[in-house]
Amino acid sequence: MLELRLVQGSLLKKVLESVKDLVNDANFDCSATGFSLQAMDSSHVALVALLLRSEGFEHYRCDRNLSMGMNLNNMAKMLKCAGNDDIVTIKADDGGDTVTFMFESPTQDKIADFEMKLMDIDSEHLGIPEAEFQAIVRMPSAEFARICKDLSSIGDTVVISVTKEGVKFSTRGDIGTANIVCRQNTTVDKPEDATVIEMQEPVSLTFALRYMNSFTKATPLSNQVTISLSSELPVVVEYKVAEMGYIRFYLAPKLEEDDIENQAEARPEVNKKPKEEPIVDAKPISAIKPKLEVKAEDENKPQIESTTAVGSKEEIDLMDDE
Amino acid sequence: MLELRLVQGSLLKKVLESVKDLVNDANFDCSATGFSLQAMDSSHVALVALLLRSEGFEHYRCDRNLSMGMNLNNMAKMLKCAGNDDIVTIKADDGGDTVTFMFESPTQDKIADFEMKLMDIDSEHLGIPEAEFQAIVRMPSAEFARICKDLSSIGDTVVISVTKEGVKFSTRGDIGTANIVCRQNTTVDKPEDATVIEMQEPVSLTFALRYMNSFTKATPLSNQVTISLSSELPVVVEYKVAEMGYIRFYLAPKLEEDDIENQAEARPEVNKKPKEEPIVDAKPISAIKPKLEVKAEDENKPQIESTTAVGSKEEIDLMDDE
DNA sequence: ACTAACCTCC
DNA sequence: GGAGGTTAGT
Repeated sequence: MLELRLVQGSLLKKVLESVKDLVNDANFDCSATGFSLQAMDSSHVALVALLLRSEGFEHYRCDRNLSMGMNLNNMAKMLKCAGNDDIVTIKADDGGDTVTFMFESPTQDKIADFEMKLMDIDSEHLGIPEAEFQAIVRMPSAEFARICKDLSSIGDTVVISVTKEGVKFSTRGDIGTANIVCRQNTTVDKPEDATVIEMQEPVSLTFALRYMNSFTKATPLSNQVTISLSSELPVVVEYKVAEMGYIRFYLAPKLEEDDIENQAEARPEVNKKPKEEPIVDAKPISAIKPKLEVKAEDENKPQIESTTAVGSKEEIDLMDDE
Repeated sequence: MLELRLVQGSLLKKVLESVKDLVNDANFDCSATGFSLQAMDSSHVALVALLLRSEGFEHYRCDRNLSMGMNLNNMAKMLKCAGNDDIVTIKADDGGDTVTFMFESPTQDKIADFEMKLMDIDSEHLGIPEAEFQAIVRMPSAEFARICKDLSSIGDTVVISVTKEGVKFSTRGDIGTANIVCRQNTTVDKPEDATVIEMQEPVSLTFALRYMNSFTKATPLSNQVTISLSSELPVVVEYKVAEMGYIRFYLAPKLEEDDIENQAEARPEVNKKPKEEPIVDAKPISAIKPKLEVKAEDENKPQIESTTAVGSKEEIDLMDDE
């Protein structure tokens, strides 16, 4: 038996709006820790990790760990039927093959329930490294979204370069080039307008703007976004979900042209563009995971027991960090 | 060396949004007088003339007159990347084949630079007559836009008739007819709501709504629009650009059906529609230009020295009038 | 040619 | 705040 009551139902609506374009089907994992999801995008290039901690729910009952496969588009359709002020309750029976979403209007005048069939989904639970980053940029999420949108009208990829002075977003396309520099700025009226750069070492990485623009669909969730960068590692674009957790997007950097040229393969084309780097194929996240084993605090936390895929020790990292 | 700093960058954004649908490629002419553009639309039926006077810029440096050929769509794409409050600087080197747009956020936290390749464009600089008009209508630009949009759902052409009582916009289509009369009205709370009619002589002219609707893309630039009419002359639809100049659209009237019937050519078709009157082909503006030579005040103003086309005396009229 | 985002009107 | 239209992008 599962029953999760979320007073701020709009959070779940926003979460789904931000994920449904990237991922078609995914398993929601439910344990005493919280309600979480981890999935690769359909082209296996990007990865999404969501965590909504149990403490964020008004009522959280999860008798037995459950992994519920859902079509996110359909789930989003149902959640769209909830008012923004509605209280949302997610219900499922342990044995059942359906999930029920209940929407209560704030005045209790309207109560709706939507039942959705669950699906069997092969979960590709990956261990996600809790890495040290060379640079972490925190900036207003709307500004980041605007930059990604603007640059994608000029080019397909963005080079994100962090130095002490600030973070630079650059692109190049047929019609010209573009560079946008954001300086660190902590002396702002509202803290959500701050741009903070924590840099251990300068770093410069290239990413596909198409995915960045998908990630920024999560902008309504938080005023701030955190971009964590390290050479060779996937970038982490994180939006906090108020009082509850986070949604994180991972994207492997494209190889710089230099790197491609250094590769042994004979490639006859000249002026070849940097190629997409699928996270799983070229640089599986598990392969670049630092030698970080289960932390002590994990011991007394329940593990995910997936109904469709058995979780390994590694998989727990996703839920227990932070 | 060219460096034009425009504090209200949104003006340039709006200017490009209003021109890019009409004209694909055009030369921007830069002289001590200001930053200007004159171009025919792609089908050579309408003409756009833009002037942003140097005094309107916070900083205006133009060592040598320059004519810069730009793809207006690409330029618009780049300007879209500027925030509405951004300060826009246009930079170009005298010999160079690129132009750079710099956008500074009001707080200086974000600085963007966009570089764009220039093009070689055959400029068809036409002399534009400084005509006397039989009627000049000044009215709220939004109202004019609304009328053109509404009428174009009924018919393809609009007959604009000015009498002492007011201005009438009429159309006729398969589904019926429409007449919209706006009376002169100067007793309004806000001056921008006024409708003012200066009429020497009643006039009635027919225009293609398709172009009128293109012109009204400039509506965001000004609360008021001025429509200047004379028989046989192209209409001038003018929007002032605050503190800086204007954007003017010229469109030759269609021949009335009567006129067509009076023409010698044997045309077998019955119910023939009024034909498009290209400004250059049927009624070249130079041909209908009143015998108005260069005015005295022109003498001490610098002339445009185009790098791709040498300007004639006539061409200067565009920039020096008003 | 279709879809999605934006903007305006109701 | 919702709906519809328009426009831009795929």
